[in-house]
Amino acid sequence: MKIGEMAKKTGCKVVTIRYYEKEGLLEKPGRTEGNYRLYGQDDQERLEFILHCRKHGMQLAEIRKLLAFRDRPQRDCTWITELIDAHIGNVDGQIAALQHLKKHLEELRQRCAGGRNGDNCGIMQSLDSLNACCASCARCAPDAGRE
Amino acid sequence: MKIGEMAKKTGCKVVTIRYYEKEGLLEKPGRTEGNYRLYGQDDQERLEFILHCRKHGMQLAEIRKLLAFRDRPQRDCTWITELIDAHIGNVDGQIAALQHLKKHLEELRQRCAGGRNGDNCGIMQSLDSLNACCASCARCAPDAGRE
DNA sequence: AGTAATGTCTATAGTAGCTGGAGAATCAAG
DNA sequence: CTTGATTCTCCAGCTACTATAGACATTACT
Repeated sequence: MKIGEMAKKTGCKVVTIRYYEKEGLLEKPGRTEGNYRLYGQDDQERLEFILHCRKHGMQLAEIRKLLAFRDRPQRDCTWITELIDAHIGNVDGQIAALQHLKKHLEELRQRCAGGRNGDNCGIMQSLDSLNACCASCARCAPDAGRE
Repeated sequence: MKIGEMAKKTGCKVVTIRYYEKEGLLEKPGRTEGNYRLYGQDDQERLEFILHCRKHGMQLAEIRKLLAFRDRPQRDCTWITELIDAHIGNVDGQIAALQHLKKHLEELRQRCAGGRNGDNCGIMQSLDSLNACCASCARCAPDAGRE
């Protein structure tokens, strides 16, 4: 199949397929007489593997490792478990950071009930001083005592 | 003060300060005879405003708008509330996506109890087929029926 | 057979928000 | 006077793509 067909089958954009090839995640495929890329079932499966990993938020570097393993599986695959665990920890951290951020944003939001004048907009004042919000928050301002 | 001192006071890296200047968020400061940047209290406060906004996950483009307003406050600041609201919605979406991702990762993690052989590593198999995990999940594979 | 529309090719540059390095100049301390 | 720290400018790189331009190939329709 040509690149467009594989793109349609996998839901991946044509440019992204070419990008993955350039990055060495996909092998250089054969070509038609007219220099069009020609893919087979294997290529499609490899691409789907990549897309599944991406769906799980993995980085291309991680996927590269997994692909190498996939190409030549070895006895020990505990590192994969570790990789996934590290990845989960990563995601956990991101969630925590975002939830914390949301709390601050909601506090900030409270400071403006809407329709205020610009001169004494509570939001702007908060962003200026940050004292009501972050100064007292160890996570945001571990060095708050200095200010 | 010179750039290094302001960096230390604000916890912002020197290169980042120069970057903000290049991006027009900070004004071009005066210079010493030896061409070193010289900052005052105003500059520090402006930088802190920027850093506070960044801490709230705002993009530089948004901060640019807020800075323009800060420079010349107008009657109506309802758009700021809207901006914050949109921002909160954004953060909410990110959290939801990450929590969903985490669920999948944990399912994936279950497939390998550790110490398995590479040939039949459950994680790799899942990433290959994705059938146990995502195919049945409307959020991940809205087109799952096609496969 | 001609033509128009679509698909594909390569190459390059841009996105966000910085980070890092090279090589030169300046400055403070001993 | 020398050493080391700081600063300067400029340019390249990071992630994972996306967008654009200009040319060639293929397909569909008349």
